[in-house]
Amino acid sequence: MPELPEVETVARSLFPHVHNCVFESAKLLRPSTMHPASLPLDSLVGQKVVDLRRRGKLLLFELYPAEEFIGTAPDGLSMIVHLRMTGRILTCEANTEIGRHTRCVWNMRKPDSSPFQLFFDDTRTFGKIFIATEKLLTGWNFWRTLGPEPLELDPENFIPRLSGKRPIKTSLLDQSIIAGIGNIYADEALYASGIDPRRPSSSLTPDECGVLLGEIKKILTVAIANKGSSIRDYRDADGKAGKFQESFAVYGRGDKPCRRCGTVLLKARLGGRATVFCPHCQK
DNA sequence: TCCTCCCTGTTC
DNA sequence: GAACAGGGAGGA
Repeated sequence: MPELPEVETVARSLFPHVHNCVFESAKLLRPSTMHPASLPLDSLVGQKVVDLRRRGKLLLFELYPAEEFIGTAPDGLSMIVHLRMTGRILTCEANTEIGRHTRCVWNMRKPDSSPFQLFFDDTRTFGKIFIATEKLLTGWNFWRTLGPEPLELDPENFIPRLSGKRPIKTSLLDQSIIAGIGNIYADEALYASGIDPRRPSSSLTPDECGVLLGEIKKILTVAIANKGSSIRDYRDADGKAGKFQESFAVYGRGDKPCRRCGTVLLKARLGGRATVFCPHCQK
């Protein structure tokens, strides 16, 4: 399930395929894939991809009208894609047959005029596409309240964000506190920090907050270097799996022995999510 | 602030 | 054939 490192990997691997390419047409196979506030899919026609980046777990295509559309097509559009659990963006040859889980197909033209397609495949249909003007984006509550990027965050700004009484694990999953962390990296970072995921966020000392932020950065950085974790469906834009999942210390290892001390790892449910931790190493 | 729902494939 | 996976919206 794509979290920050996986989305970063998708953005990096996809960008060379779409940079300066123009949307010619699009086909929506499942209407609920569009975010309710999105502009219609057709508004992409004539838009060129000038940049592709990640913000939290969101993929952000920055668009500008292609030369022949300047003055007629809107300026300042972006397309945000949230892959959620099972979303994938695949580059395909023109006229590729749609698959069972294809939700959207974009027909594109490269700078040399050759055609190709982008497929948005999403088995569990939780993924969303949001085509937005600047104004629509700022009106989107999730975007407006999205927390800071963990890799750009410093302890002085992290500590006050953990003032709530909720379990620390729940706070890490809250995208308005810190952006891009999901269930896997929350559990792994808490294990690496030796912090019990059930502890109230506000009970962490400033030192512990600093350790936690350091471990979050370390784990995300290593995961990005490993091109993410491939659990079940996740692949990058070239269809390649990541390999960070081979390094998991706790995620998916409930009832197994802790790699550090041998204690049986406990399972709990926090914020509605499966949580695994070591009762001996995490205090 | 917590719970339920959305959705489908995989595993038990 | 039920349990489970889970991010975020929306309601209690």
